[in-house]
Amino acid sequence: MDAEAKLAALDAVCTAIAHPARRQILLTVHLRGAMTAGDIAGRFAHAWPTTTRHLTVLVEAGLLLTEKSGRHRLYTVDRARLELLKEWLGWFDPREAPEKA
Amino acid sequence: MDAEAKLAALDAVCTAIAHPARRQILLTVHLRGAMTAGDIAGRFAHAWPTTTRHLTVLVEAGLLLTEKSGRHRLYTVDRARLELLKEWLGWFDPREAPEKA
DNA sequence: TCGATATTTAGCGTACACGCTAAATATCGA
DNA sequence: TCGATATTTAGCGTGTACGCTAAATATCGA
Repeated sequence: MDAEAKLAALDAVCTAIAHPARRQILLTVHLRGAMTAGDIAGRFAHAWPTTTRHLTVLVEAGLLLTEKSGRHRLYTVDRARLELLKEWLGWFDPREAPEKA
Repeated sequence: MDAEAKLAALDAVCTAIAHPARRQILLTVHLRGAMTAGDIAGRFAHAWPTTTRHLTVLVEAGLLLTEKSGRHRLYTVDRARLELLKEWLGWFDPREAPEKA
């Protein structure tokens, strides 16, 4: 991933976690392992289509991986993508810079 | 800071860093030490008032500290506030949870 | 095949983020 | 005091994020 792609990816990640519902979804899916879209939607106050859209944003940011399994769709968290954010935060650590972010 | 305040603070931080210009401002101010509003505005493509508004968002999120000094206004980064984000990210680390986030 | 289940797509309204320019405010130097 | 400098506030237009309901799509079980 070149620098430009990395920047774009970071931007997508930051946008994705900017919404409280999406942060909650991400954390819930992470803690419970894998969840179907229905499980996720059922746990949140929003209407299903609203949650679907949040899921789409998370997938497009690469934070959620999706796997279709029959009538269900399984979502899992891709922690690697969160590393981009950690790396960015690394720039603010005292006398220490991330490898090549 | 109780849990509710912490959540609100995290939300403000996430919203603040969701915009590329604000991420850039934050990093620039951090790397250069303290900067005046004019220095910051002069370095970015946006019109002054636009940058002023971004600065306001960052200050309200607690990410920037401001100190008025005569005609100038000095901005510095409050790294402590970024810890909120690190703490949240900590929830995604394998078999390890942040102290009490 | 047919109805039920799981999920998305379509489409709409509202609120707000973010860009701008113009005008206002505050402080300093002469 | 007065003009110059530094910064914000006011106000406007546009685009888009996000909530909703209704309808469409896809897959399974009987």
